[in-house]
Amino acid sequence: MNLKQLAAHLGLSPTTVSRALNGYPEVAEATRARVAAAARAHDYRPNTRAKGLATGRAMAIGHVIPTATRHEIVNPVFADFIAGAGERYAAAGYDLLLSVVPDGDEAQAYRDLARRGTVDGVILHAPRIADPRIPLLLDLGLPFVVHGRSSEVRAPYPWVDVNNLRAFRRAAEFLADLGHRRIALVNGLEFMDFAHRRRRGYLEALESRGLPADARLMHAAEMTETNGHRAGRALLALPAPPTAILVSSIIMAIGVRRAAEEHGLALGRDLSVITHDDDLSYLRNGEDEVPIFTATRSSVREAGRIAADLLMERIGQPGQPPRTRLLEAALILGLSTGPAPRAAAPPAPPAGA
Amino acid sequence: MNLKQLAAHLGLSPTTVSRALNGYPEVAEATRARVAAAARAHDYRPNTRAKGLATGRAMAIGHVIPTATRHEIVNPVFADFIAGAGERYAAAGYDLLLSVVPDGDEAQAYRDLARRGTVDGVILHAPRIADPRIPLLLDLGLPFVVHGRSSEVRAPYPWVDVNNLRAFRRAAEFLADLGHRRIALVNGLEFMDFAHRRRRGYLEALESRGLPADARLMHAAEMTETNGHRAGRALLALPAPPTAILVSSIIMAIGVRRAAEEHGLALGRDLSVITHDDDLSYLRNGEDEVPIFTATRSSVREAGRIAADLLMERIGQPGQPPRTRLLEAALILGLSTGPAPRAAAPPAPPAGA
DNA sequence: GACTCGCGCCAAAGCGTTTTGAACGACGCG
DNA sequence: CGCGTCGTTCAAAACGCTTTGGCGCGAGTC
Repeated sequence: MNLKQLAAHLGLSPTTVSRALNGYPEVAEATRARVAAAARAHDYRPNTRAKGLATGRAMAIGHVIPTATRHEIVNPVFADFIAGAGERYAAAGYDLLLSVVPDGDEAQAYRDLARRGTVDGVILHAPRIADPRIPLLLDLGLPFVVHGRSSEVRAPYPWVDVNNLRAFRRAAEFLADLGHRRIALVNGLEFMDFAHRRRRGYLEALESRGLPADARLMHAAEMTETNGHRAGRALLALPAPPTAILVSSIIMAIGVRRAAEEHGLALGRDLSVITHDDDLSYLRNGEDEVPIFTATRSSVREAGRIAADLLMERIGQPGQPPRTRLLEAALILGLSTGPAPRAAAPPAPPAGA
Repeated sequence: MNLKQLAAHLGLSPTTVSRALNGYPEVAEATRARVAAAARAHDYRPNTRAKGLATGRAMAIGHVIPTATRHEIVNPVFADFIAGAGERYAAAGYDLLLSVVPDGDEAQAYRDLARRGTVDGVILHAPRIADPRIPLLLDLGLPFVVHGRSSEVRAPYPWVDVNNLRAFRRAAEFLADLGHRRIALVNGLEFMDFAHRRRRGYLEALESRGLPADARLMHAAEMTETNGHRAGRALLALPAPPTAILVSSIIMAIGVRRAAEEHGLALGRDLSVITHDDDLSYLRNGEDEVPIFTATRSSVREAGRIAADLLMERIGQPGQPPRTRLLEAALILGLSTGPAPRAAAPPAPPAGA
């Protein structure tokens, strides 16, 4: 059942039916009611493509998610971010278009979405330092919002990000204040902007507490359980192992915990761990109990909601100066941190290791 | 740059340009080359909506993913499944449309997609026993493929599923053969079809090995780490705790492991655990080492690829009898299983507990 | 040399909407 | 009573593409 048929059925012109359904004022209330009833009875919905062609709007938002072909990793936070964003899209009548592309083909994917007019805007995921996709999107004139930020990009652009630097600085300082002197960092890949900022926060904290930065205490890898385990194992096998570890994701932290257990270390007593916690729905850290991990927490689902709102606003009013939104992560206390152990302190060399 | 402009620029009619780009034979090779070059030079891509309107095909596949509003859970396997499917869509020129809807509004979402003509077909996720969405989709005439199956649905429909029953039966029998007499099940919610089948497999195994079914050894809940931990803790607190646990997801298994550690039990020695393993990219179980968990493994990403292929084939040739595909899970040996411990055997009552 | 045929191209219709511009009564006002 | 106004409706154009149904022209055939 299309508009013309519905109109014919009602003995009206397509124009009137269209206006009646779209809430235009110049249609009599009686007619509008009659049209609405008929539309409901026939379960009529305007054809997306025809409507889009006529209005020039796709009523769809694109998300391009890269799947690194080599490692085949799909970032688990996408699911929750997209759930948050999708919620808002649905409420506003937007569809969500997902483009799964191999790493590297992303520029092409954005160009394609823009030129084909498939979407009205996109969310840019997982920005890197000096991410070339940002100038590309600015150039294409396709409205977008970045989930995260990209250091070294000069032009202003809209983004939603967690204050990663401050979160990790606070976490590391907290550990230092508990007496930890050897604090390790198990980070995501550091060409990713968030990881870069977290490292800076970590380093700033070390400096502010007068602790030396030790390259052997810093690991960076894709944020899988396996990599968390590897890093944890390597750290604990050091001659002077850390007494505290700062971890970039809860999935990595689970790997670190596994390594600790293999070494017979109890979290919170023998080894302190603070992890970043994206508040993933299937991996809650302390739902109605004390959190297992002390963590810097920031809901990625909420970030999705905010990014979606920002983008739809931007689509509605282009030309406005780009808005940004910096979210603060909460530092929540769990069972995985405690004062630095005294007993196990290694024979302290006079001038620090 | 649209088709008309490109045609004008070339001094050709839109018809010829369209045919040249779409590979129709009735255009001279020289012309075709000239058109292709101009299209490339101007980075021309046909407008999706216009093309769709003209052809009657959306060139898009829908995935409706429910977000249970109460628990706000997003199943983590979606990400990997969609990565697999999306890969195939991209190769075939299809877009992927994601509908995030609150649990319960799904029927409406499907009806909407069908009526608006937004997609050419859909993948049905997370089917339940006697899932009403299947008759609905059959009724709507919208091509679809189910990821999983739905017991008690009579009509034939296309699906891709893992042989959950056999996988769990094999796993439970394997545990029994290791001497375990008290084998627990930590399952997903059992109105979900896959969980229902896994339970049946588990029960069949118990029966085949002459073991009693004990309701206290069976848990079912949403597959989160927290719920895995809860179930594990409850099981291990029993007067006659199980010596082996069969778990429905690796995330739950991580929770079970945490409970075991709290009880001072070593996996593979004091307690055996077998988990189902969807081979998630960020949660690999034994990438290049011996797997941590003994597991029934089946790649959900591969399932996504297969489902996508099946659906696109179905869209291309409707009316064909529905094809189905049953995948077998591998039983892979890891470090979490071993013979039933003898020492800790409880004082055996004469006639079995 | 007329006729057929096929190659290469084109004009125009059509896809299902929205939107522009106008028509048509009815009504109020001078 | 004539004119402008308002409220309601409509016909037709437009969106950017595909596709139908020719059309012209040169080559081949008799």
